[in-house]
Amino acid sequence: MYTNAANVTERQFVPPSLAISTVIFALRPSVTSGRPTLWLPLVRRIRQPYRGKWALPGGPLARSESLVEAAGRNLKETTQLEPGYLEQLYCFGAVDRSPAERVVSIVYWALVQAEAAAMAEETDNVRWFRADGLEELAFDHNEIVEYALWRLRNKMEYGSIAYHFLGDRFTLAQLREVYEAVLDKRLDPANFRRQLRGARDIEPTDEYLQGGRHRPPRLYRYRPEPAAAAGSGGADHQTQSNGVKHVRSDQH
Amino acid sequence: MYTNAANVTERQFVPPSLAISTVIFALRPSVTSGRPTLWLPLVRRIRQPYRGKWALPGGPLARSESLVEAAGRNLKETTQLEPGYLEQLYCFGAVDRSPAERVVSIVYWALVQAEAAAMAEETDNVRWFRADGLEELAFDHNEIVEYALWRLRNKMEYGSIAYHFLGDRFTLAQLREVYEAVLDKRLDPANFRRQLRGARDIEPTDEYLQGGRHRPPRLYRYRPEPAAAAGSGGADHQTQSNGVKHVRSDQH
DNA sequence: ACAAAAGTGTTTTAACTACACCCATGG
DNA sequence: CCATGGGTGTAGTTAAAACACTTTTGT
Repeated sequence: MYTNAANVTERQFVPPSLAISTVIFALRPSVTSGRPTLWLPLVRRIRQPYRGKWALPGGPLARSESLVEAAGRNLKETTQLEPGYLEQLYCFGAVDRSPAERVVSIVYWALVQAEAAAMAEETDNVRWFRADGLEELAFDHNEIVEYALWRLRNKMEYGSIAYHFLGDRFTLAQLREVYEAVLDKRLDPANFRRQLRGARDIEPTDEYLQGGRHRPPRLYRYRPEPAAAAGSGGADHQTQSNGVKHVRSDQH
Repeated sequence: MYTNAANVTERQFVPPSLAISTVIFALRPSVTSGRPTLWLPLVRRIRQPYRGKWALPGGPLARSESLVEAAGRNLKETTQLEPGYLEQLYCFGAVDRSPAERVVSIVYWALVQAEAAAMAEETDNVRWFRADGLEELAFDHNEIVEYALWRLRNKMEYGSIAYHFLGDRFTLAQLREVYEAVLDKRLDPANFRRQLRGARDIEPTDEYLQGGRHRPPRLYRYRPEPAAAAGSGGADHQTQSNGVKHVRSDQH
């Protein structure tokens, strides 16, 4: 297994260090069009390497916490928000992704509600950026964000995650705006409505959103869970999402 | 960030150790029906904890190798095979998944060809098991194998990975048997053929498989790549598969 | 010639798309 | 009453499922 004794010694005394980082997505109105767009918070590095550069929120793994708890802590320390949707993204471990020291990063991605994210005040070292067209970040974090964006769009197309950008009550137009913002394409309102009828994880309420300029739209809510048969496969693995595991309704 | 100094000290001196494990799938004929079924190799633990139990092949991460290289090494040391399809599965880091010491395991999953896997001789400490109905394994490895199975079936339904169970030339019936073995359901040969016509990553050759009992079926091959436009998104992340990245044709 | 698998065609069904149309509300 | 977004109906297209059918080989 080991080819020479020197390497064994080297490995035993200099193990790769482990870090947890989190890509946090929220929808905020675009400064230009006012339509919702994807944003994420970054933190400024205050020490070398990449001092002064923006980076994903992250830190070491506490001995007594699980990986997802560490990611939730990243989320809370950066945005003061409780984890809503939180899932493991990928583990990055290229040898040269950090200068000098070998660092293996386990990266999570999270979705938070727009209003809640708006309350999170920015400091000098924490700022929100539009997810597209990011400047050059520290380490391989540009690559990580790109991959998180791909996963988000991918999951949005057949998953049930769009709700986590919204509150517990929402109109279909709001939900459609979420899809349009993430997938970056317009959707037919009529067909969108029908598709969600079949989705089965959305439920109409008797309430209507008042105060709009036109006919008040009906409010919907995310159905807690259709009480799937216990032991039925198909659930995502270790996805913390308000304690509910999501089951794909259809995967082609 | 840290709540008390004692924890800081504890963490700094006892960091979680890092391990790479690999779930290796191959198709072998069932001893009863003769039809292909899913198998995977396990290694017997020769030290505590879980001494004598079967476990996934794995080991420490060498300082100079990437994560996928370490997984490829697992594969080669266990089966004497070169990595064909090899992809990161998940990172497992529950605090109590290993007694005494905290271990974070980055798990990969691999597919190897049936014939090649058949050549890999079994030793006293390496044996192949049917993937379904495994006995109790060391650590949380039963859970890991279950998750790997779920990912395999999931990916089989819309991905292009079935080929990696076969050689470079194969008949449609062989490919259909792969699908049937993994998904555990029968497929219509006629419709199966048409679906793969649209898949676009399969290519008929001018060769036919001789020596069968009936009409010789045409041989097909996996198309290296339809020369996708550079920079087009949608590829899987860091999937080593004969150097080819796979693009989902459709994800619902 | 016959069995059995290779391969093709056809009908049915379901889902998505596009778009015309009606409804309800604020101004 | 009119502009606007909420919400429904409907025809056209596409893809998959089910299954009858023809073709080609070894025995």
